[in-house]
Amino acid sequence: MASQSVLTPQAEDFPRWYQDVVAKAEMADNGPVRGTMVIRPYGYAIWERIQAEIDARIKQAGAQNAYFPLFIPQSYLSKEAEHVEGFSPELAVVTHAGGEELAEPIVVRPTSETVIGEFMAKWIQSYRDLPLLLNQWANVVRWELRPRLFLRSSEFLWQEGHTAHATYEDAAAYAMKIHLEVYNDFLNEVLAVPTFLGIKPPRERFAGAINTMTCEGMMRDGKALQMATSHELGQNFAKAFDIYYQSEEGQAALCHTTSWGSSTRLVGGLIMAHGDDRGLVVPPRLAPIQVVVIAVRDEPTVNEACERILASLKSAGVRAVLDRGRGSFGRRLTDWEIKGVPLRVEVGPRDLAEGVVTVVRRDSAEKITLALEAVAPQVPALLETVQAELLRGARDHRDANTCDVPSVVEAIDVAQTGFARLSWDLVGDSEEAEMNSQAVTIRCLVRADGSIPASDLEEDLLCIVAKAY
RNA sequence: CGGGAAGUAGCGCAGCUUGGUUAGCGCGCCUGGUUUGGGACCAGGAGGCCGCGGGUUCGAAUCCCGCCUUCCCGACCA
Repeated sequence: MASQSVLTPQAEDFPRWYQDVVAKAEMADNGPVRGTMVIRPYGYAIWERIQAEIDARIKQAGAQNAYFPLFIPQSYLSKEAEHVEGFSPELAVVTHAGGEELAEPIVVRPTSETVIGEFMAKWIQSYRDLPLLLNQWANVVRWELRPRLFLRSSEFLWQEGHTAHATYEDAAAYAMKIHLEVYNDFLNEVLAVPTFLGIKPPRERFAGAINTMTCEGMMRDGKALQMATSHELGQNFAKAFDIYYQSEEGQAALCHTTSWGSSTRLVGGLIMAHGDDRGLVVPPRLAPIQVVVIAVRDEPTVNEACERILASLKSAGVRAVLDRGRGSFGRRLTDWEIKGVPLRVEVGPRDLAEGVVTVVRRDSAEKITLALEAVAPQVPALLETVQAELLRGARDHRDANTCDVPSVVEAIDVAQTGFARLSWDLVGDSEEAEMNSQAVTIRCLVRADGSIPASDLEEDLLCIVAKAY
């Protein structure tokens, strides 16, 4: 009856562990076409929680949701030179439809700057129409050569925001606002993943952008994951799509646009940032199921007690479910652990005889005995404690594996297991090539005080380098 | 897309080297019973175009060729 591990241990083979978690926690399956993903109900429930939290923050920032078509005329992509060059290798193109070859091929959207630009041009007439703040939740297609569930799939789900502003300053400020108040706030407060915020070096910029900001998180194996990005597009798309407005003075002027996105990749980030050898660990504020009430045995008195506890938790605003005592106890515990449910409340005859239950934390395995009446009043605070400790744990892990180094050679060494931070001045083309040959990449540029640079031309910048997903 | 490994029941695998009746095992699943405080046990049962296509052969899971898919390592990306 000794429990043997049901997952490949992280230390033995991290990628294998990841796949085991995705499969055993019933999050996703591979689709029939290479690179496609079937998101199962539990994985989708997590995504819906991510969506809800991000969507609320986007609306708080003033943007409105809309929907643009999946199909984009190929000619649109070509209007912005860097954009088409950046995306053409990964485009899926429809050449036949309605039983005939199409006169103009149709691209399946890899992102929607172009179509949205076209309509922004139509909708924006006056400075009074600015800023125009749009967002859409959609699927996009980028043909991937090496797919991985949630992290890199040929079709994925995301939100893409697109805005148009009268001035460069407004646009830059809004992109920054989204980056801090939507993405970084969500990542820290909900996903419990501390980030490095910075800008991408010129080579890594979004195709067509003048500046790209990123949120880089550290996974438990020390590798980096880009968890969200915001782009200043300058007037590149405004020029390509004629997005003009008439100013107060009656002059025609070009808009400045931004775009920003976060995707189902965040689910992969969640798995790798908090998971352990027992499976997923979901932060309480994110968890679709925060508490599982487990009946040790399937008998009337136990079940009645469970029902009462469940009802009291729900009325306290806790997302809770009931696991009736069918099947072996140990097996059920293991299943809930793999799914990463933050707290479980174990209810059995021995507990009930004493008027108590046993509450167990997923993150620390700590067991707490609570009086029956104390469960609903105390669980919300306990969930917040777990949330805070997950963030603290992730921050400790990140800090312990982030090192300031004086040279590229040492940066490559440090990047085998974590992040290295060094002067950006030390990294020329040949140094970057040397790092890249070891799979180490520049994740972002930051100021010495950790804030986000306005441009890569600022002096005394630092760069954070790491292996990345 | 390049280099490597692998596809046999839902999952994990054996069988292939040296072709030969009905293709096995563990877990899971179904039925019945006993169980239930950390992956329970007994008995019975269901489930396979052996990845796909072609070739060699009297005969192919097994040998040969092509393709597809998955995993690992690179280049590309959210």
